[in-house]
Amino acid sequence: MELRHLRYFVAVAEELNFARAARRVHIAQPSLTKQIQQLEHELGFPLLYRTKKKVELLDTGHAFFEEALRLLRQAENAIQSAHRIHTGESGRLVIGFSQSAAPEVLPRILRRYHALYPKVVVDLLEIVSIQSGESLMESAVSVALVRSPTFLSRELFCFETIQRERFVLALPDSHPLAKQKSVRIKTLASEPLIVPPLQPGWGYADSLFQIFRDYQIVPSIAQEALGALAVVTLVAAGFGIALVPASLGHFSLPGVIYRPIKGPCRTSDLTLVWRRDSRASTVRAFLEVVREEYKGGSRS
Amino acid sequence: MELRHLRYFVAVAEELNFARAARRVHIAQPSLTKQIQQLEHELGFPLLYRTKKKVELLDTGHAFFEEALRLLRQAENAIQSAHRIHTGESGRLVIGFSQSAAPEVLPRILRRYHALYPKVVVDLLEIVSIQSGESLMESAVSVALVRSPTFLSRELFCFETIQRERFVLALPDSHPLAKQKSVRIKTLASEPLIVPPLQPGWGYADSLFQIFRDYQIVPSIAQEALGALAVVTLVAAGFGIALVPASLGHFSLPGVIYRPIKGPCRTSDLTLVWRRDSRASTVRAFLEVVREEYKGGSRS
DNA sequence: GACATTGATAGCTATCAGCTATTGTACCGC
DNA sequence: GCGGTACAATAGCTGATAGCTATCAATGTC
Repeated sequence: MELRHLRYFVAVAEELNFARAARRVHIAQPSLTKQIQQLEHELGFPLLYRTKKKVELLDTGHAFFEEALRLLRQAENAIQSAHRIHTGESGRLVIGFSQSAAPEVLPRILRRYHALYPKVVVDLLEIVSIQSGESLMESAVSVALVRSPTFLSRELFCFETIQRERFVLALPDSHPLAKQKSVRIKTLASEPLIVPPLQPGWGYADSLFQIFRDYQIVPSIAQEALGALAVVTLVAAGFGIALVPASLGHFSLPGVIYRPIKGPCRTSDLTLVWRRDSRASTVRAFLEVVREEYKGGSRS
Repeated sequence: MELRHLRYFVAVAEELNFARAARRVHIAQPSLTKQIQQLEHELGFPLLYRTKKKVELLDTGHAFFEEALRLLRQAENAIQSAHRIHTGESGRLVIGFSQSAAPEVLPRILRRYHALYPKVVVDLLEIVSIQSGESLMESAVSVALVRSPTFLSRELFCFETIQRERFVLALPDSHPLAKQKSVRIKTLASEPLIVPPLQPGWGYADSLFQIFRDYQIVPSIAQEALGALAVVTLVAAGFGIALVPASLGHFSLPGVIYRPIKGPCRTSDLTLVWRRDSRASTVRAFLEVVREEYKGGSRS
């Protein structure tokens, strides 16, 4: 049995007339007759009751007709749904991200993406460390938004910087430096700093420690905090001050103010990462969206 | 696209190896390659990612694989369910009946039928008059159990008597005749009788009035009652006595006793009726069941 | 009774599903 | 590096069959 038989049978069942049905499916009447006979023969029981002059459906025919219709609709459906996945219109997209991308960048991109591809199920997965990041990136995560992911192999992954961000100083509003409009890096040498855990090649801490090296400062670390949010929270609690990517300034915690850096300073780069072998259309479509939103990122 | 393509694709998707998949669907590997290419070409997008050495499913392939499996299962299903209907195993059966068949015959038959064909939905439809009976028999009802349905055309319907039943006398236990073990018809000449509405060629009243004609008695009709149940109920209420088919004796109402008829007397025949053009397998199966239950009915 | 309309049959043809043989790559063991 | 093996794709052939035209046989219709 082939879909052809179902298509033909549906036509006959609806027209109850071989000649008209044949015209409808664009074949000659005898061909149709033969195909229906063949179908009935294969099933082993008749579907139609024919007299000269008229055709009617048997009980079996009625039942089979309903089923055939459903089947044909579903076949159409199968093609359509696969097609939507091909165009990236629907499917599943798992986005890995580090907290520092969460407040500003992610919502912006997701809003745009969801508007274009409302049928894609988006899962967000926070990446907190190199250890988890490495394994996640190799399996679960289809695309990630992270900072300085240099620990990832350039063989397996593609990278695209989408935003170069200046650092800003987060400090309690009661702090003496809060009076200055902008602050020099050198000034920070003696200040108690709050930093995320230092893991070379991962997160904005990577850029942070390069800055201190550039200025030949040995920072005095007051506290390590897991995640960008925790860093800012500790600043609010008065444990010290912190250098964070500018976009984190969107977290306006009470008692915390942000000050720009005076003088030259490395940026923290937000990077889009995806597996080089990824052929998922949702990923392709997501990349397009991000590029559109952040025109002029640099690929590598 | 044909079911063939789906069958082949499922094999490839499960084996992830053309040669093995080809063996599984009993064709040569190049044929399979060609069919899959053809499928992808028709869809307009690829389903598989092939390297020399290995094959894997794309996102589209995953989705299409699921759909294809469902489709194939459903195709199988469609055949099976039509087949069940063909064998009479499932489907719908509308049984028309007159009340006098209800107490004894119907339950017996239905019990047996339902045991054999549990998947058939049985609808019971009471037929109360010639007017409704005629229209119902021509459309809604697939088979009927009635008495003396001589109003129905012998052109359109088939008849089969399944049970010849003697009449019995239903009378209040306080009635003088209740003292006799059996009663002569002649005795009834002066008694107030309760009868169903007399419609020639319909129901046991038809036989009833032939009996009176045979004995040349003009009965004194106390009351007409719609339906056999109502007749017996009126007897219990003391409105008179009634001649009813023996099987109605199964209604043992308080205050009503049944007495056999002494002497020769016509029977009331329970008749199975179905449309001559009926090709429904549920009907065929039902007829078989009835014949098995009441061996030796006479066909016409 | 001529004519139109129905589905089935007969016989031809062209398409294409499936075949065998072969090619072109990748990977493996030595 | 070099035969050996495993894989998918290609080339070219063949047979089955989907679909064709012409026709038949039966049944209405005017």
